[in-house]
Amino acid sequence: MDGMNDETRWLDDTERRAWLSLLAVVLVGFPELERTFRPHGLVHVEYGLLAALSNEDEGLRLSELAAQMNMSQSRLSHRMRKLVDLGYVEVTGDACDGRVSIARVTDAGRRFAEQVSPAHVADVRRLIFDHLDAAQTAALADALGAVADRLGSTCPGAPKGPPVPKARA
Amino acid sequence: MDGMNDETRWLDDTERRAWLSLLAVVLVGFPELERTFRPHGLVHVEYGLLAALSNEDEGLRLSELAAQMNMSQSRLSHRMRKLVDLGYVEVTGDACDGRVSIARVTDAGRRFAEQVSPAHVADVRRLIFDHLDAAQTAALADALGAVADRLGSTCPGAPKGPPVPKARA
DNA sequence: AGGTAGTGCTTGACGCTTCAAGTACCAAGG
DNA sequence: CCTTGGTACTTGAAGCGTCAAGCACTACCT
Repeated sequence: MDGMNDETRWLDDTERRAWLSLLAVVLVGFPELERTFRPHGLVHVEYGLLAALSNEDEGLRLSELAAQMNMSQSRLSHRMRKLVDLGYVEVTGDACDGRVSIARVTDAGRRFAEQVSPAHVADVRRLIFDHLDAAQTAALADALGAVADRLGSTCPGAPKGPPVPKARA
Repeated sequence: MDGMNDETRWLDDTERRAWLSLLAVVLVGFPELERTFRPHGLVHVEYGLLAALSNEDEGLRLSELAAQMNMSQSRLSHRMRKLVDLGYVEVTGDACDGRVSIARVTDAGRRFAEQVSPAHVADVRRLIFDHLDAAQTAALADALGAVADRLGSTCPGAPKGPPVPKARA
């Protein structure tokens, strides 16, 4: 059982440092981001939805929204129910195709997103960019961008556009 | 409401690309990592616990384990209950201090961790490092390491040690 | 001793994500 | 028409993480 595959290429020191640091940033940093939204009764991904919809005055098909946000449709559906109940978004059926629904942000939703975005950007800076100089930031964008671009198989609707074109922060 | 604070420093293009890419990697990549463990009835963080304990033949205080893994004690407690029920770890009270508990990995737990670790490393490579050259990997380790080191206030028990000294992958 | 504070860990409730089904609708072929 | 298949979305159950309390034990103070 031990010798089933000795050809495994373990991580070298640099890779291990990168991986463990990523885990640490995610495990510690992301929960901290949530703390900014919790007092308002929302979670980070819901803010992301409001921000994405704020850039789409025509509204957005739910499936397209899910693709943009890298969410499953099920997950999106659960979050949308809450955002609709809160009055932050409206969903209307499409006239042409009875299956599709179009989501639009309401004024209240747009107002909310604009209200909390400064605090959110400040959090992201405090968490990440305050600790990096310009060269490190550029290198981080380069490396993570390369990785993110290769995940692309999750975005079937937009094979040629930039991977994550919208969103304020 | 809009002019409450116009001094907000928004993210520039590079920072936004870094941030959105990080979100994409986490939102898409991490759930994919989980899929390797799910068939075995475990989640990634539980594998991490087994890996961490596998390096500590003397056993480890639960609070120290929690600090090493960047987990809350509550979260650790919930995961440990499951790992104990599965027979992968044992927890014994400490003789000197009746409050502390010492966790040790069992033979079954060690065997399990060794059995799945090749697949896990392969996942991490497929997700991250296969898309990066040596320079990008080094830059990623440098940038994320800088960020992770600054989160340190979460590790009160080890102010001078390396931030994440152990763990196989 | 006895009381008070503090540490180490556990528990229960609640919200979120996932997975597997399920509903509603469109589109082709008989 | 009406079935078959596929698309867009929703629902319910199960598991995980978080928060706020709670329990057990230790340490200090008088």
